[in-house]
Amino acid sequence: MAHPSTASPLIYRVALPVPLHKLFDYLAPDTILPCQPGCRIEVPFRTGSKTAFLVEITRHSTVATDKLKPINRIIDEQPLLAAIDLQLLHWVANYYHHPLGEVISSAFPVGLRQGKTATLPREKGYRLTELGESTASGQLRRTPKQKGMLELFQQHGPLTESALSVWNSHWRGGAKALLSKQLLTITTLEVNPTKLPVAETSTGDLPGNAHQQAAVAAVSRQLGRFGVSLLEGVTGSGKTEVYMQIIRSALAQNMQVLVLIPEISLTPQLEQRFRQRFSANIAVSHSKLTNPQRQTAWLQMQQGYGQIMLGTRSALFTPMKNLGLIILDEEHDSSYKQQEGFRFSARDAAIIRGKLLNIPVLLGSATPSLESFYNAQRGRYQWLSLPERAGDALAPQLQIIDIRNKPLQEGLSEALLKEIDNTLAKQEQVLLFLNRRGFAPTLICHSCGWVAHCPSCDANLVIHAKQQQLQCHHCGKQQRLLQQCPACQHNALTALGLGTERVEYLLEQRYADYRIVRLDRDSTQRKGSLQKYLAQINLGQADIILGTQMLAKGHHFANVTLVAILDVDSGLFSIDFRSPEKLAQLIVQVAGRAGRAEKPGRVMLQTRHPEHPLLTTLIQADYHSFAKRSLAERQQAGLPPYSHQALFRASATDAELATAFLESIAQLARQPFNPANQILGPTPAPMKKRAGRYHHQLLLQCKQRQDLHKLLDTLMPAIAKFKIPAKVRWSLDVDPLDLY
DNA sequence: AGCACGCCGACT
DNA sequence: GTCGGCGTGCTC
Repeated sequence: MAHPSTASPLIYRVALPVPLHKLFDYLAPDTILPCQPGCRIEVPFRTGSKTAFLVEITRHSTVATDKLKPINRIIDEQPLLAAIDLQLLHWVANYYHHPLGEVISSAFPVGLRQGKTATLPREKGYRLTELGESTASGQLRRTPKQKGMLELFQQHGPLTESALSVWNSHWRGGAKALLSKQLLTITTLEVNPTKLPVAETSTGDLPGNAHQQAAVAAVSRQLGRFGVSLLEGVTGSGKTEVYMQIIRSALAQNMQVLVLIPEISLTPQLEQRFRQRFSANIAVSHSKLTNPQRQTAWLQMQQGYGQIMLGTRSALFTPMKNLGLIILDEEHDSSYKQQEGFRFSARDAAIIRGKLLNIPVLLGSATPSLESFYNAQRGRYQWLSLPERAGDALAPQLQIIDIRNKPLQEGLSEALLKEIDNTLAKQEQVLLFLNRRGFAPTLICHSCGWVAHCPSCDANLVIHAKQQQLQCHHCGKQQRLLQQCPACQHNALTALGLGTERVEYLLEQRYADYRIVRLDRDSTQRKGSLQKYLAQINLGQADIILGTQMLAKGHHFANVTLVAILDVDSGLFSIDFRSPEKLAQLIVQVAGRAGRAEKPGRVMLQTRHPEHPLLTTLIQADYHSFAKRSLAERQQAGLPPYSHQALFRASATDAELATAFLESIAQLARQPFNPANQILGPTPAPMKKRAGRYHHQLLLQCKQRQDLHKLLDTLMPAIAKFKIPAKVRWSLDVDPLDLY
């Protein structure tokens, strides 16, 4: 028996959506209410009130009791997050050093963050009349559709329109007939309050080849226990079919399934295939939906009515009653990493969710990331592969254009121009890649050497000729294009380097009779314009397509028979250690998306390093060999298979303060580690100015995961002792290999 | 992050 | 006189 009268007061420890790395204590109400961790409560905060998330109920607080405020009200009687969901969010907040309140808040749809009640919207539906209840279905044997529907209602009770659509897309005729016979009546219901049994697949599974069958069996066998599988399959090898058969196994065991994809543009086609295949309740979640739509999807999964959730990275944290399988398609895709604010990797967090729930996680890709490849290689992940279909003529040719000592016209070699001429003459399309938007990346003075720098950052300003502007691609700052050097006053400013606009100018002159489409962030700013251009291209209303990375994803160009990557070398020799891997992924992706079986596309690579081993491996063999070789080379050089890095960020109103803070961290980092030479960094990054604050960052790379841990263990207490001025704030990102 | 408080310059 | 600029500090 507890003694509430003598004990210290009951305290709710809550997480608030504020960027503070701490929890707040409030006095719990006197009444004994069934409020558990995972519930939302409304609390007074400073002058106003906020929606808080209860994470702990305790009797001890480090805050003086007289400073504690009582809560305003309890919003949820039943927790919306289960203990296991909170555990995942705790892990994520801790691992990515982001405030728990903001992490939890991001797991909720907007309405629920603001404290709205968590009820599914009501929807039009049908229920049986008294006559319908008592009518034997046998009386309708002449009209089997109506008979089936009557039986459905007699078995399951009232059903909403959307539930009926899941049951059978042609339900309306039957309902109309039953209404006129006064067996049914119209009513309003919560969305899908009835759980329909998952019907048999409407179209049966395709038999699949031996590799597909093996992959399906390998993951299906794992249902009910944790394990990560890497499904390596080139475009067209039938990955989706494998997913669907595994999903069917999971649904048959009454499990919910989470399917993550990197981009919204890939949802419709996958959703359509799922709907054709499964007579199940499929919830879709991504940022193009309205808030109420997302909330409905969220609640359906949370309450267990939804069976499959298809969504982008933000869907990962949707709580689920009975999640049994996570599939993450295109696992190498960088869109899985949230780069702003709450930085996290949905792929890594998905693996942790799988681990916590003890369920399998399936990663799929034609071009796996090197870290996943490495994990499969060392047996940590189950390696499943789907080789190309035998006799498939689609395998495109990769070809090198050696541009050493060759004259270039705005980055295009004579050999390539000739290829373009030939292709256009055959009325086929040409695709050119250059991963740099704008006219030229540098404005330099030919007279004194002055270079245009961003006044807020450290980065060079990029010339945008169409808008007659200089733009900073780092912080977005824009200014008018200068005509005269501000340093020496000479009219000798020159554009240095190459961007898509500059190539477009050349193409417009040389191919004046042809239709040229440039696709980059500048030309597709208006909503839907990318879709418009893509449609034009596929209708044959464009001859030359010139674009950046954004062309590589999702779309197939059947009449493109020549693809050229203009600047392969910047991919091979960039400071970013992921750059060669990204280049290889790009090449493989576009190669798989150009041309068609009888007219395969050719991919030309302009390079000054035709003998580069990574390039030759990719050309002579495939991405798999490329990945294997990349890892082997790192090993030979005594490097780890992958880098481990920590990113410190300071944000301050005073530029010097932010810099001084990061410099002292850099010094601290060097001290214990330099003798062993284990720190590869620190790498300074340019300073940005946003909203009156200076943002500065410092990257530390470690050769070994354990060194990163050691480093952080040393740094954290030291940083705490710094007594960082309130106006400097910092956060940390880790990008490790060993998640668990 | 917000939001209040406060301490200085340019307007009715 | 006081309106409002943003620099500073706090939130159970």
